[in-house]
Amino acid sequence: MKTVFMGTPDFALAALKALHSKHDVVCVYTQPPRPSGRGHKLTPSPVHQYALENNIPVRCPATFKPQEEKDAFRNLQADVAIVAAYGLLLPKACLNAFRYGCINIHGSLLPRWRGAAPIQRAIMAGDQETGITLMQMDAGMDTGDMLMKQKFPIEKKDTAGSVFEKMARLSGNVLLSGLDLLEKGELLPEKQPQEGITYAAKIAKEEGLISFDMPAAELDCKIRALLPWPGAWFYYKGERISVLEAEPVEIEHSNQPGTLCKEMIVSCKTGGLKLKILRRDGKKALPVEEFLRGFDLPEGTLLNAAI
RNA sequence: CGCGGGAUGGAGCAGUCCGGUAGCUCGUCAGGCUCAUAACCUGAAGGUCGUGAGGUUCAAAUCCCACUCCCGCAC
Repeated sequence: MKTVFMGTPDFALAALKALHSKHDVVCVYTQPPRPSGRGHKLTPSPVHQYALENNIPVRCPATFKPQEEKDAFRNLQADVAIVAAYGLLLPKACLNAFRYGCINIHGSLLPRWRGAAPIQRAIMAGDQETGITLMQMDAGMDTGDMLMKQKFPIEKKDTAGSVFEKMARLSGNVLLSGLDLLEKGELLPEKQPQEGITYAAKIAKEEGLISFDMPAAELDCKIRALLPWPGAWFYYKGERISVLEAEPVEIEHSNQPGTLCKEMIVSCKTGGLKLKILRRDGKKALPVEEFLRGFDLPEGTLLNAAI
């Protein structure tokens, strides 16, 4: 098929590669290069880089509001547009510009976790499973008819990063088989149920500052949901210490939440969190045993959110 | 020229401000104790302190200059 691809981060890249391997990608849309990395250099998105390397035309408009931008889109005369974590809202004129419209690859089992950060919110909420939903886009926020689903479990040790990877691996196949059925006219749109709708708010960086004043199991979910970005941290003596790995342990205690006990277990509101890998700013991530050799973090310390 | 941290025996760090025997917690090796041990005791090896036959100095890990490589923030 003649397709247009719209996406930005690594997550979208896997889908683009799959699409590019079987279909004609006439144009790639992505967010404009932004200053990033050390030195604040303008850096094209992963999708952008791939497109350049493969000689696919790239467009990165800041908005679709101008008529000429809508016209340019329509004039591509593709059969379908595939949208994956693109980062821009498409006007109605674009949504139905092509025969098969615009199809979104969404990182949750709709209608649960509509919105910006479905993977993270699913982990944070302690969901046992998640998945990919192929959806026919309409004007609403992830409200379109569902075309296909692929679910998989969220494991005990999964982080947002690892689930992203799993999803990326699956998304290519889901997309290709979906398009296959679409061409044969065998893809049946299904309305999203009215029950079970939740919204996945964007992750704010401030969420990374953790408090131990919550159940350990909940805190564990939260930390895994925040990795690798923005990360999870607490402060000790004015220094920020990030938790790269930890696991909840069932212990009885009557300590104040945040108290560091034996074996690097921090008392939470209920239960405890055993710290496994830590990193202080400017240093590399270290298993706690090594971390402690060069940094004094004595038992009994109160690890508070506040400096 | 966005901001900041860092480079010291195999690992993680201190020492750098206020130049003058290179130290800590481990690891390694040898020996001892022990029924035994990742425990304990004793001893040993191992470092041109990131690079520059740079600058200053009687003397530089430490002060000055240039460079390389890592990392965090910011997005």
